Amino acid sequence: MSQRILVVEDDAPIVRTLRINLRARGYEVDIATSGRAALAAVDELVPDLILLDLGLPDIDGVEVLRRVRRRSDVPIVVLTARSDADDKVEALDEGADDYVTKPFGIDELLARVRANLRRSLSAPAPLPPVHTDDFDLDFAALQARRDGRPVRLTPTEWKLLSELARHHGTVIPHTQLLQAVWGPAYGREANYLRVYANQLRRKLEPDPSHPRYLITEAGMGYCLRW
Amino acid sequence: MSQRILVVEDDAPIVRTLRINLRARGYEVDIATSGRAALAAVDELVPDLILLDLGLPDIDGVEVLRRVRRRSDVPIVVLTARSDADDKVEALDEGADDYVTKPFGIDELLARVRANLRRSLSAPAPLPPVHTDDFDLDFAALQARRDGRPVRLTPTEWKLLSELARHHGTVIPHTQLLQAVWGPAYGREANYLRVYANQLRRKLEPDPSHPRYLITEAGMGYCLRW
DNA sequence: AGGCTCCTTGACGCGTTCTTGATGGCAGCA
DNA sequence: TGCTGCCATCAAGAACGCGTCAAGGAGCCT
Repeated sequence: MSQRILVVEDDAPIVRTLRINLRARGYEVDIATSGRAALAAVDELVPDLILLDLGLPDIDGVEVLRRVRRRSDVPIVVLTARSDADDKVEALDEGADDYVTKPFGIDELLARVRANLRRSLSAPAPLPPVHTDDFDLDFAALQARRDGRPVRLTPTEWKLLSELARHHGTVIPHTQLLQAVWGPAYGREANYLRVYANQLRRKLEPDPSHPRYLITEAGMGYCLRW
Repeated sequence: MSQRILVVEDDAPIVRTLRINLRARGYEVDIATSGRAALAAVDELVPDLILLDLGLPDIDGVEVLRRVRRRSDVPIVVLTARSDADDKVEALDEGADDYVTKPFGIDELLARVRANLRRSLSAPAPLPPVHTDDFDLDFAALQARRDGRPVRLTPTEWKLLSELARHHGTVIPHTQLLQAVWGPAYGREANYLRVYANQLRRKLEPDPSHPRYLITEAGMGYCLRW
Protein backbone atom coordinates (compact mmCIF):
# COMPACT_ATOMS: atom_id res chain seq x y z
CA MET A 1 0.00 0.00 0.00
CA SER A 2 2.97 2.26 -0.53
CA GLN A 3 2.85 5.46 -2.52
CA ARG A 4 3.56 5.54 -6.19
CA ILE A 5 5.79 8.16 -7.76
CA LEU A 6 6.10 8.70 -11.49
CA VAL A 7 9.47 10.05 -12.57
CA VAL A 8 9.40 11.74 -15.97
CA GLU A 9 13.02 12.22 -16.97
CA ASP A 10 15.21 11.18 -19.89
CA ASP A 11 18.63 11.65 -18.33
CA ALA A 12 19.71 8.15 -17.26
CA PRO A 13 22.04 9.07 -14.36
CA ILE A 14 19.40 11.27 -12.79
CA VAL A 15 16.79 8.57 -13.22
CA ARG A 16 19.14 6.18 -11.48
CA THR A 17 19.72 8.50 -8.54
CA LEU A 18 16.06 9.19 -8.12
CA ARG A 19 15.02 5.59 -8.37
CA ILE A 20 17.53 4.45 -5.77
CA ASN A 21 16.72 7.18 -3.29
CA LEU A 22 12.97 7.02 -3.70
CA ARG A 23 12.92 3.24 -3.43
CA ALA A 24 15.07 3.48 -0.31
CA ARG A 25 12.32 5.64 1.23
CA GLY A 26 9.71 3.03 0.48
CA TYR A 27 8.07 4.60 -2.57
CA GLU A 28 7.13 2.66 -5.65
CA VAL A 29 8.86 4.27 -8.59
CA ASP A 30 7.78 4.31 -12.24
CA ILE A 31 9.85 5.84 -14.99
CA ALA A 32 8.75 7.60 -18.17
CA THR A 33 11.41 8.93 -20.50
CA SER A 34 9.18 10.90 -22.84
CA GLY A 35 6.18 13.14 -22.65
CA ARG A 36 4.05 10.66 -24.52
CA ALA A 37 4.97 7.85 -22.16
CA ALA A 38 4.31 10.15 -19.20
CA LEU A 39 0.77 10.90 -20.28
CA ALA A 40 0.05 7.23 -20.80
CA ALA A 41 1.56 6.38 -17.43
CA VAL A 42 -0.60 8.94 -15.63
CA ASP A 43 -3.72 7.20 -16.92
CA GLU A 44 -2.54 3.67 -16.34
CA LEU A 45 -0.58 3.86 -13.13
CA VAL A 46 -2.45 6.65 -11.33
CA PRO A 47 0.63 7.89 -9.46
CA ASP A 48 0.39 9.72 -6.15
CA LEU A 49 2.99 12.25 -7.23
CA ILE A 50 4.86 13.17 -10.40
CA LEU A 51 8.46 14.34 -10.67
CA LEU A 52 8.56 16.07 -14.03
CA ASP A 53 11.65 17.15 -15.91
CA LEU A 54 10.82 19.97 -18.30
CA GLY A 55 13.51 19.07 -20.86
CA LEU A 56 11.90 16.14 -22.62
CA PRO A 57 12.79 14.80 -26.06
CA ASP A 58 9.35 14.83 -27.66
CA ILE A 59 6.81 17.18 -26.09
CA ASP A 60 7.54 20.46 -24.33
CA GLY A 61 7.54 19.92 -20.59
CA VAL A 62 5.07 22.67 -19.84
CA GLU A 63 2.74 21.13 -22.37
CA VAL A 64 2.95 17.81 -20.56
CA LEU A 65 2.18 19.62 -17.35
CA ARG A 66 -0.86 21.23 -18.89
CA ARG A 67 -2.21 17.97 -20.23
CA VAL A 68 -1.69 16.09 -17.01
CA ARG A 69 -3.42 18.86 -15.12
CA ARG A 70 -6.36 18.58 -17.43
CA ARG A 71 -7.06 15.08 -16.31
CA SER A 72 -5.78 14.89 -12.76
CA ASP A 73 -5.01 16.88 -9.62
CA VAL A 74 -2.00 14.74 -8.73
CA PRO A 75 0.83 16.76 -7.12
CA ILE A 76 3.50 17.67 -9.68
CA VAL A 77 7.04 18.65 -8.73
CA VAL A 78 8.88 20.19 -11.65
CA LEU A 79 12.54 19.38 -12.02
CA THR A 80 14.67 21.33 -14.42
CA ALA A 81 18.11 22.43 -15.43
CA ARG A 82 16.93 25.86 -16.45
CA SER A 83 17.15 28.41 -13.68
CA ASP A 84 15.27 30.95 -15.69
CA ALA A 85 12.67 32.65 -13.51
CA ASP A 86 10.15 32.86 -16.34
CA ASP A 87 10.09 29.09 -16.60
CA LYS A 88 9.34 28.83 -12.92
CA VAL A 89 6.51 31.29 -13.13
CA GLU A 90 5.03 29.61 -16.16
CA ALA A 91 5.24 26.13 -14.67
CA LEU A 92 3.72 27.16 -11.36
CA ASP A 93 0.91 29.00 -13.07
CA GLU A 94 0.15 26.03 -15.25
CA GLY A 95 -0.54 23.99 -12.18
CA ALA A 96 2.80 22.70 -10.91
CA ASP A 97 2.88 22.37 -7.15
CA ASP A 98 6.60 22.83 -6.70
CA TYR A 99 9.77 23.57 -8.63
CA VAL A 100 13.30 22.35 -8.04
CA THR A 101 16.34 23.47 -10.00
CA LYS A 102 19.14 21.12 -10.99
CA PRO A 103 21.58 20.46 -9.55
CA PHE A 104 19.52 19.68 -6.49
CA GLY A 105 20.31 18.13 -3.15
CA ILE A 106 18.61 14.80 -2.87
CA ASP A 107 17.56 15.55 0.69
CA GLU A 108 15.82 18.72 -0.36
CA LEU A 109 14.08 16.93 -3.17
CA LEU A 110 12.89 14.18 -0.86
CA ALA A 111 11.63 16.78 1.60
CA ARG A 112 9.65 18.48 -1.14
CA VAL A 113 8.24 15.15 -2.20
CA ARG A 114 7.13 14.49 1.37
CA ALA A 115 5.64 17.97 1.72
CA ASN A 116 3.64 17.60 -1.47
CA LEU A 117 2.49 14.08 -0.70
CA ARG A 118 1.38 15.17 2.73
CA ARG A 119 -0.83 17.80 1.20
CA SER A 120 -2.52 15.49 -1.23
CA LEU A 121 -3.26 13.00 1.53
CA SER A 122 -5.23 15.57 3.45
CA ALA A 123 -7.13 16.30 0.26
CA PRO A 124 -10.93 16.18 0.31
CA ALA A 125 -12.47 12.74 0.60
CA PRO A 126 -13.90 11.26 -2.57
CA LEU A 127 -17.55 11.90 -3.24
CA PRO A 128 -19.87 9.02 -2.53
CA PRO A 129 -22.02 7.69 -5.40
CA VAL A 130 -25.38 9.27 -6.02
CA HIS A 131 -28.61 7.45 -6.83
CA THR A 132 -31.81 9.19 -7.81
CA ASP A 133 -35.02 8.08 -9.46
CA ASP A 134 -33.69 9.20 -12.80
CA PHE A 135 -29.92 8.88 -12.81
CA ASP A 136 -26.91 7.46 -10.99
CA LEU A 137 -23.50 9.04 -10.62
CA ASP A 138 -20.22 7.42 -9.62
CA PHE A 139 -17.61 10.09 -9.11
CA ALA A 140 -14.85 7.65 -8.30
CA ALA A 141 -15.25 5.75 -11.56
CA LEU A 142 -16.50 8.78 -13.51
CA GLN A 143 -19.54 6.88 -14.69
CA ALA A 144 -23.04 8.17 -15.11
CA ARG A 145 -26.26 6.33 -15.89
CA ARG A 146 -29.66 7.57 -16.80
CA ASP A 147 -32.52 5.10 -16.63
CA GLY A 148 -29.88 2.42 -16.36
CA ARG A 149 -28.08 3.40 -19.56
CA PRO A 150 -24.59 4.86 -19.58
CA VAL A 151 -24.31 8.59 -20.26
CA ARG A 152 -21.11 10.23 -21.38
CA LEU A 153 -20.10 13.36 -19.51
CA THR A 154 -17.16 15.52 -20.55
CA PRO A 155 -14.36 16.43 -18.10
CA THR A 156 -15.75 19.89 -17.53
CA GLU A 157 -19.20 18.49 -16.93
CA TRP A 158 -17.80 16.14 -14.30
CA LYS A 159 -15.95 18.93 -12.58
CA LEU A 160 -19.03 21.09 -12.43
CA LEU A 161 -21.17 18.20 -11.27
CA SER A 162 -18.63 17.32 -8.58
CA GLU A 163 -18.65 20.80 -7.16
CA LEU A 164 -22.43 20.82 -7.19
CA ALA A 165 -22.64 17.38 -5.59
CA ARG A 166 -20.07 18.22 -2.95
CA HIS A 167 -22.43 20.90 -1.65
CA HIS A 168 -25.70 19.36 -2.77
CA GLY A 169 -28.79 20.89 -1.29
CA THR A 170 -27.19 24.30 -0.98
CA VAL A 171 -27.04 27.16 -3.43
CA ILE A 172 -23.51 27.55 -4.77
CA PRO A 173 -22.57 31.02 -6.02
CA HIS A 174 -21.44 31.52 -9.59
CA THR A 175 -18.00 32.61 -8.52
CA GLN A 176 -17.40 29.52 -6.45
CA LEU A 177 -18.45 27.22 -9.26
CA LEU A 178 -16.33 29.05 -11.80
CA GLN A 179 -13.26 28.98 -9.61
CA ALA A 180 -13.70 25.34 -8.73
CA VAL A 181 -14.12 24.28 -12.35
CA TRP A 182 -12.10 26.73 -14.42
CA GLY A 183 -9.57 27.95 -11.85
CA PRO A 184 -9.01 30.82 -9.47
CA ALA A 185 -8.58 33.38 -12.24
CA TYR A 186 -12.25 32.98 -13.20
CA GLY A 187 -15.36 34.32 -11.55
CA ARG A 188 -17.22 36.55 -13.95
CA GLU A 189 -17.92 34.16 -16.80
CA ALA A 190 -21.45 33.26 -15.80
CA ASN A 191 -22.28 32.31 -19.36
CA TYR A 192 -19.99 29.28 -19.11
CA LEU A 193 -22.20 28.04 -16.32
CA ARG A 194 -25.31 28.53 -18.41
CA VAL A 195 -23.95 26.43 -21.21
CA TYR A 196 -22.83 23.61 -18.96
CA ALA A 197 -25.88 23.65 -16.74
CA ASN A 198 -27.87 23.33 -19.92
CA GLN A 199 -25.83 20.35 -21.09
CA LEU A 200 -26.03 18.59 -17.76
CA ARG A 201 -29.77 19.01 -17.76
CA ARG A 202 -30.10 17.58 -21.24
CA LYS A 203 -28.05 14.58 -20.22
CA LEU A 204 -29.53 13.94 -16.78
CA GLU A 205 -32.90 15.58 -16.29
CA PRO A 206 -36.03 13.71 -17.38
CA ASP A 207 -37.51 17.01 -18.59
CA PRO A 208 -34.60 19.38 -19.27
CA SER A 209 -36.77 22.46 -19.74
CA HIS A 210 -38.32 21.95 -16.30
CA PRO A 211 -35.35 20.96 -14.18
CA ARG A 212 -36.01 18.90 -11.11
CA TYR A 213 -32.48 18.35 -9.86
CA LEU A 214 -30.27 21.16 -11.11
CA ILE A 215 -32.05 24.27 -9.89
CA THR A 216 -31.25 27.84 -10.94
CA GLU A 217 -31.27 30.49 -8.26
CA ALA A 218 -31.42 33.66 -10.32
CA GLY A 219 -28.63 36.09 -9.66
CA MET A 220 -26.99 33.82 -7.13
CA GLY A 221 -25.99 30.42 -8.39
CA TYR A 222 -27.10 26.85 -8.88
CA CYS A 223 -28.27 24.14 -6.54
CA LEU A 224 -28.23 20.38 -7.06
CA ARG A 225 -30.95 18.48 -5.21
CA TRP A 226 -31.89 14.85 -4.97
CA MET B 1 -13.28 40.03 -0.45
CA SER B 2 -9.61 39.84 -1.37
CA GLN B 3 -7.15 37.38 0.07
CA ARG B 4 -5.11 38.16 3.13
CA ILE B 5 -1.39 37.46 3.32
CA LEU B 6 0.62 37.64 6.50
CA VAL B 7 4.27 38.57 5.97
CA VAL B 8 6.52 37.55 8.86
CA GLU B 9 9.81 39.31 8.29
CA ASP B 10 11.97 41.75 10.22
CA ASP B 11 14.10 43.15 7.41
CA ALA B 12 12.47 46.46 6.53
CA PRO B 13 13.54 46.71 2.85
CA ILE B 14 12.22 43.24 2.13
CA VAL B 15 8.98 44.01 3.92
CA ARG B 16 8.65 47.08 1.76
CA THR B 17 9.19 45.18 -1.47
CA LEU B 18 6.77 42.47 -0.51
CA ARG B 19 4.09 44.86 0.63
CA ILE B 20 4.21 46.91 -2.55
CA ASN B 21 4.17 43.94 -4.87
CA LEU B 22 1.53 41.97 -3.03
CA ARG B 23 -0.74 45.00 -2.70
CA ALA B 24 -0.33 45.67 -6.40
CA ARG B 25 -1.69 42.17 -7.03
CA GLY B 26 -4.75 42.91 -4.97
CA TYR B 27 -3.84 41.05 -1.79
CA GLU B 28 -4.37 42.46 1.64
CA VAL B 29 -1.03 42.49 3.42
CA ASP B 30 -0.34 42.28 7.14
CA ILE B 31 3.13 42.50 8.62
CA ALA B 32 4.60 40.81 11.69
CA THR B 33 8.22 41.52 12.58
CA SER B 34 8.66 38.91 15.30
CA GLY B 35 7.67 35.34 15.96
CA ARG B 36 5.51 36.37 18.86
CA ALA B 37 3.64 38.92 16.77
CA ALA B 38 3.24 36.33 14.02
CA LEU B 39 1.52 33.83 16.26
CA ALA B 40 -0.83 36.50 17.55
CA ALA B 41 -1.56 37.66 14.01
CA VAL B 42 -2.44 34.16 12.87
CA ASP B 43 -5.15 33.95 15.48
CA GLU B 44 -6.50 37.43 15.02
CA LEU B 45 -6.28 38.01 11.29
CA VAL B 46 -6.82 34.47 9.98
CA PRO B 47 -4.60 34.99 6.92
CA ASP B 48 -5.09 32.97 3.74
CA LEU B 49 -1.33 32.49 3.34
CA ILE B 50 1.80 33.17 5.37
CA LEU B 51 5.18 34.27 4.05
CA LEU B 52 7.57 33.30 6.82
CA ASP B 53 11.18 34.39 7.17
CA LEU B 54 13.13 31.90 9.27
CA GLY B 55 15.58 34.46 10.69
CA LEU B 56 13.48 36.14 13.33
CA PRO B 57 14.74 38.13 16.33
CA ASP B 58 12.90 36.32 19.10
CA ILE B 59 11.74 32.79 18.33
CA ASP B 60 13.42 30.35 15.98
CA GLY B 61 11.63 30.35 12.65
CA VAL B 62 11.07 26.62 12.54
CA GLU B 63 9.51 26.81 15.98
CA VAL B 64 7.09 29.46 14.70
CA LEU B 65 6.27 27.18 11.83
CA ARG B 66 5.58 24.30 14.17
CA ARG B 67 3.31 26.34 16.38
CA VAL B 68 1.35 27.82 13.52
CA ARG B 69 0.87 24.35 12.10
CA ARG B 70 -0.50 23.18 15.37
CA ARG B 71 -3.43 25.54 15.11
CA SER B 72 -4.02 26.04 11.41
CA ASP B 73 -3.62 24.49 7.97
CA VAL B 74 -2.97 27.82 6.30
CA PRO B 75 -0.42 27.57 3.46
CA ILE B 76 3.03 28.64 4.59
CA VAL B 77 5.78 29.72 2.20
CA VAL B 78 9.14 29.87 3.93
CA LEU B 79 11.53 32.63 2.95
CA THR B 80 15.12 32.52 4.05
CA ALA B 81 18.61 33.78 3.44
CA ARG B 82 20.23 30.51 4.40
CA SER B 83 20.80 28.25 1.49
CA ASP B 84 21.59 25.40 3.78
CA ALA B 85 19.82 22.31 2.55
CA ASP B 86 19.16 21.02 6.06
CA ASP B 87 17.03 24.05 6.81
CA LYS B 88 14.93 23.36 3.78
CA VAL B 89 14.40 19.77 4.71
CA GLU B 90 13.51 20.62 8.27
CA ALA B 91 11.10 23.38 7.31
CA LEU B 92 9.32 21.30 4.70
CA ASP B 93 9.01 18.38 7.09
CA GLU B 94 7.60 20.59 9.80
CA GLY B 95 4.74 21.53 7.56
CA ALA B 96 5.91 24.32 5.29
CA ASP B 97 4.26 24.17 1.89
CA ASP B 98 7.02 25.83 -0.06
CA TYR B 99 10.50 27.25 0.33
CA VAL B 100 12.15 30.20 -1.41
CA THR B 101 15.75 31.24 -0.95
CA LYS B 102 16.85 34.87 -0.84
CA PRO B 103 17.66 36.62 -3.00
CA PHE B 104 14.52 35.72 -4.86
CA GLY B 105 12.88 37.06 -7.99
CA ILE B 106 9.65 38.75 -7.14
CA ASP B 107 7.88 37.10 -10.05
CA GLU B 108 8.84 33.67 -8.84
CA LEU B 109 7.70 34.49 -5.36
CA LEU B 110 4.36 35.77 -6.63
CA ALA B 111 3.94 32.65 -8.71
CA ARG B 112 4.57 30.47 -5.69
CA VAL B 113 2.10 32.53 -3.70
CA ARG B 114 -0.50 31.97 -6.41
CA ALA B 115 0.25 28.27 -6.59
CA ASN B 116 -0.17 27.85 -2.86
CA LEU B 117 -3.25 30.02 -2.60
CA ARG B 118 -4.82 28.06 -5.43
CA ARG B 119 -4.98 25.04 -3.17
CA SER B 120 -6.77 26.69 -0.31
CA LEU B 121 -9.68 28.70 -1.56
CA SER B 122 -11.03 29.47 1.85
CA ALA B 123 -14.33 31.24 2.01
CA PRO B 124 -15.10 33.95 4.56
CA ALA B 125 -16.79 32.70 7.72
CA PRO B 126 -20.48 32.32 6.94
CA LEU B 127 -23.26 33.54 9.15
CA PRO B 128 -24.69 30.86 11.39
CA PRO B 129 -28.17 29.57 10.52
CA VAL B 130 -31.19 31.19 12.12
CA HIS B 131 -34.24 29.38 13.49
CA THR B 132 -37.37 31.13 14.69
CA ASP B 133 -40.90 30.01 15.39
CA ASP B 134 -41.95 31.13 11.94
CA PHE B 135 -39.00 30.82 9.58
CA ASP B 136 -35.51 29.40 9.13
CA LEU B 137 -32.59 30.97 7.34
CA ASP B 138 -29.43 29.31 6.12
CA PHE B 139 -27.03 31.92 4.81
CA ALA B 140 -24.39 29.41 3.79
CA ALA B 141 -26.79 27.45 1.62
CA LEU B 142 -28.84 30.51 0.67
CA GLN B 143 -32.03 28.75 1.63
CA ALA B 144 -35.01 30.10 3.51
CA ARG B 145 -38.05 28.29 4.87
CA ARG B 146 -41.28 29.57 6.28
CA ASP B 147 -43.42 27.07 8.18
CA GLY B 148 -41.17 24.39 6.77
CA ARG B 149 -41.73 25.37 3.15
CA PRO B 150 -38.97 26.80 0.95
CA VAL B 151 -39.19 30.50 0.25
CA ARG B 152 -37.35 32.12 -2.63
CA LEU B 153 -35.44 35.27 -1.85
CA THR B 154 -33.79 37.45 -4.48
CA PRO B 155 -30.09 38.38 -4.29
CA THR B 156 -30.83 41.86 -2.96
CA GLU B 157 -33.14 40.43 -0.35
CA TRP B 158 -30.41 38.06 0.82
CA LYS B 159 -27.88 40.85 1.02
CA LEU B 160 -30.17 43.01 3.10
CA LEU B 161 -31.13 40.10 5.31
CA SER B 162 -27.47 39.20 5.84
CA GLU B 163 -26.58 42.67 6.99
CA LEU B 164 -29.56 42.70 9.33
CA ALA B 165 -28.74 39.26 10.70
CA ARG B 166 -25.08 40.08 11.17
CA HIS B 167 -26.09 42.73 13.67
CA HIS B 168 -29.34 41.21 14.83
CA GLY B 169 -30.88 42.71 17.93
CA THR B 170 -29.46 46.15 17.24
CA VAL B 171 -30.85 49.02 15.22
CA ILE B 172 -28.94 49.45 11.99
CA PRO B 173 -28.97 52.93 10.42
CA HIS B 174 -30.32 53.44 6.92
CA THR B 175 -26.95 54.53 5.61
CA GLN B 176 -25.19 51.43 6.86
CA LEU B 177 -27.76 49.11 5.30
CA LEU B 178 -27.69 50.95 2.01
CA GLN B 179 -23.92 50.88 1.82
CA ALA B 180 -23.73 47.24 2.75
CA VAL B 181 -26.29 46.17 0.16
CA TRP B 182 -25.98 48.64 -2.69
CA GLY B 183 -22.39 49.78 -2.25
CA PRO B 184 -20.43 52.62 -0.70
CA ALA B 185 -21.81 55.21 -3.11
CA TYR B 186 -25.29 54.87 -1.61
CA GLY B 187 -26.70 56.19 1.62
CA ARG B 188 -29.65 58.46 0.92
CA GLU B 189 -32.01 56.09 -0.87
CA ALA B 190 -34.18 55.17 2.10
CA ASN B 191 -36.85 54.37 -0.46
CA TYR B 192 -35.04 51.19 -1.47
CA LEU B 193 -35.07 49.98 2.09
CA ARG B 194 -38.81 50.45 2.40
CA VAL B 195 -39.47 48.41 -0.70
CA TYR B 196 -37.22 45.54 0.34
CA ALA B 197 -38.21 45.56 3.98
CA ASN B 198 -41.75 45.24 2.74
CA GLN B 199 -40.90 42.29 0.54
CA LEU B 200 -38.98 40.51 3.27
CA ARG B 201 -41.93 40.92 5.59
CA ARG B 202 -44.33 39.51 3.05
CA LYS B 203 -42.10 36.51 2.57
CA LEU B 204 -41.14 35.84 6.18
CA GLU B 205 -43.47 37.49 8.66
CA PRO B 206 -46.61 35.62 9.74
CA ASP B 207 -48.51 38.94 9.69
CA PRO B 208 -46.65 41.29 7.36
CA SER B 209 -48.61 44.37 8.34
CA HIS B 210 -47.72 43.88 12.01
CA PRO B 211 -44.09 42.88 11.84
CA ARG B 212 -42.72 40.82 14.67
CA TYR B 213 -39.16 40.26 13.46
CA LEU B 214 -38.18 43.07 11.13
CA ILE B 215 -38.84 46.18 13.19
CA THR B 216 -38.89 49.75 11.89
CA GLU B 217 -37.22 52.33 14.08
CA ALA B 218 -38.63 55.54 12.68
CA GLY B 219 -36.00 58.00 11.63
CA MET B 220 -33.19 55.63 12.56
CA GLY B 221 -33.16 52.36 10.74
CA TYR B 222 -34.29 48.76 10.96
CA CYS B 223 -33.75 46.02 13.47
CA LEU B 224 -34.05 42.27 13.05
CA ARG B 225 -35.04 40.36 16.17
CA TRP B 226 -35.64 36.73 16.95
C1' DA C 1 -4.95 15.38 -43.34
C1' DG C 2 -9.47 14.33 -41.81
C1' DG C 3 -13.03 13.60 -38.50
C1' DC C 4 -14.16 13.80 -33.89
C1' DT C 5 -15.06 15.64 -29.31
C1' DC C 6 -14.95 19.32 -26.39
C1' DC C 7 -14.49 24.15 -25.08
C1' DT C 8 -15.32 28.98 -25.91
C1' DT C 9 -17.94 32.76 -27.47
C1' DG C 10 -21.68 35.60 -29.32
C1' DA C 11 -26.60 36.48 -30.24
C1' DC C 12 -31.49 36.44 -29.29
C1' DG C 13 -35.94 36.13 -26.80
C1' DC C 14 -37.94 35.75 -22.45
C1' DG C 15 -38.87 36.04 -17.65
C1' DT C 16 -37.40 37.90 -13.31
C1' DT C 17 -35.59 41.46 -10.56
C1' DC C 18 -34.52 46.18 -9.68
C1' DT C 19 -35.48 50.92 -9.74
C1' DT C 20 -38.41 54.68 -9.54
C1' DG C 21 -42.39 57.46 -8.86
C1' DA C 22 -47.07 57.92 -7.11
C1' DT C 23 -50.45 57.34 -3.49
C1' DG C 24 -52.12 56.99 1.07
C1' DG C 25 -51.57 56.22 6.31
C1' DC C 26 -49.94 57.61 10.67
C1' DA C 27 -47.89 60.43 14.32
C1' DG C 28 -46.31 64.79 16.06
C1' DC C 29 -46.93 69.62 16.29
C1' DA C 30 -48.55 74.32 16.04
C1' DT D 1 -57.41 71.42 11.61
C1' DG D 2 -53.82 71.73 8.56
C1' DC D 3 -48.99 70.90 7.97
C1' DT D 4 -44.88 68.14 7.96
C1' DG D 5 -41.96 64.24 8.22
C1' DC D 6 -41.60 59.35 7.80
C1' DC D 7 -43.27 55.09 6.39
C1' DA D 8 -45.98 51.17 3.76
C1' DT D 9 -47.76 49.72 -0.42
C1' DC D 10 -48.41 49.36 -5.25
C1' DA D 11 -47.39 49.41 -10.05
C1' DA D 12 -44.77 50.00 -14.41
C1' DG D 13 -40.74 50.57 -17.25
C1' DA D 14 -35.87 49.56 -17.34
C1' DA D 15 -32.19 46.61 -16.61
C1' DC D 16 -30.46 42.35 -15.89
C1' DG D 17 -29.91 37.32 -15.77
C1' DC D 18 -31.06 33.03 -17.86
C1' DG D 19 -31.92 29.28 -21.42
C1' DT D 20 -31.01 28.13 -25.84
C1' DC D 21 -28.76 27.68 -30.17
C1' DA D 22 -25.03 27.65 -33.23
C1' DA D 23 -20.63 28.83 -35.11
C1' DG D 24 -15.70 28.79 -34.59
C1' DG D 25 -11.49 26.80 -32.87
C1' DA D 26 -8.32 23.86 -30.34
C1' DG D 27 -6.78 19.41 -29.23
C1' DC D 28 -6.77 14.41 -30.01
C1' DC D 29 -7.04 9.90 -32.59
C1' DT D 30 -6.51 7.25 -36.74
